[in-house]
Amino acid sequence: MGTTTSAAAAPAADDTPLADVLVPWFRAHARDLPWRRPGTTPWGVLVSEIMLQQTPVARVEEPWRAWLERWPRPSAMAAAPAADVLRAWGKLGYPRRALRLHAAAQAIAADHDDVVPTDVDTLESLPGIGTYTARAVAAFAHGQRVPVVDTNVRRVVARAVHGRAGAGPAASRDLADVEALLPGARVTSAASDAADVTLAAPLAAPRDEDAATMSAALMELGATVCVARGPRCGGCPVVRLCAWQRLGRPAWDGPVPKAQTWAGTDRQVRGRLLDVLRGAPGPVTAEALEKAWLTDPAQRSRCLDSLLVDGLVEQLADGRFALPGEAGDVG
DNA sequence: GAGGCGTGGGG
DNA sequence: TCCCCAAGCCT
Repeated sequence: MGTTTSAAAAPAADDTPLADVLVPWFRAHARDLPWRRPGTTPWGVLVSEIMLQQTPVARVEEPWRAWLERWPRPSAMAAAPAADVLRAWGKLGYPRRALRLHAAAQAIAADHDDVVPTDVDTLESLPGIGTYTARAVAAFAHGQRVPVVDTNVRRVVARAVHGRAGAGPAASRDLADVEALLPGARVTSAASDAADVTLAAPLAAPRDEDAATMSAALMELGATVCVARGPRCGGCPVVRLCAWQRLGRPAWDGPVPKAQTWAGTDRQVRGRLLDVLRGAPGPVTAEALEKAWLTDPAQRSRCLDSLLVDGLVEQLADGRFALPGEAGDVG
């Protein structure tokens, strides 16, 4: 855990902290997303973060509104059958997220008085909430000063700070990188021995909220300006501070990630099978599912098994298949 | 740590 | 049409 003064860091053309530019830029240019509006509950923030995992913003907005209207509190969703949850999830993709959100809602209702936890570690212990989502909720819902690192933030930091064309694989170092960019670095209770931290602390510490805004700003910049393909550097508020820019925008030299496959994969088959279940008013026969994938019966069978294992599908005593909880407790 | 897991929009 | 994704998580 050395305090490496990165040799790769290019000399700064401007000493202005990124946050001093990015936070005002965000306040002026942030997209008006529903979960960012005043009055959004921590539960609403949590639901949005789960939905946004690997799903574009544009497809999340309407389902999110409907979701919060139908289940305004964790306990409301917790009481719903999983089948209702999966249908409400619709075609957002990765339906296991819906199941995990369901389980998280039940845990929050049962163990946390129906209140979304504020503590990062507690949040991370909930189903479907990992490193990113736990910190996003802590920062955006509760205003805590914690680094929030997603793929956008890693790309922005890789370029602006490290001068690389893109972010490599996620690394444990990422959190510390972003922590260093947050306004208001403070002496923590555990840092009483670190004199350099004291020296680095500004006289007037910004509020924790400013740190959360900085994280949101980093994400926004990565999502709208510093995008993966074709970054709009001409419209970038921090182009003057960008190490990648300063180095002449060197090309990516690391390993090229393997393209994700799709056609004919188990994922496609699972999606097709689940779509049949979602679209049906109740349990369906094995024959109905067979028709959903005629190309390869063995693959269809394997995928149906995996859906059963994942708890996304149930088989009834009469042999039919249904979304979990759909047939009621008695069957 | 690599691989698996949905979906529909855009270049 | 085909290819590439888009605010991760879990095993």
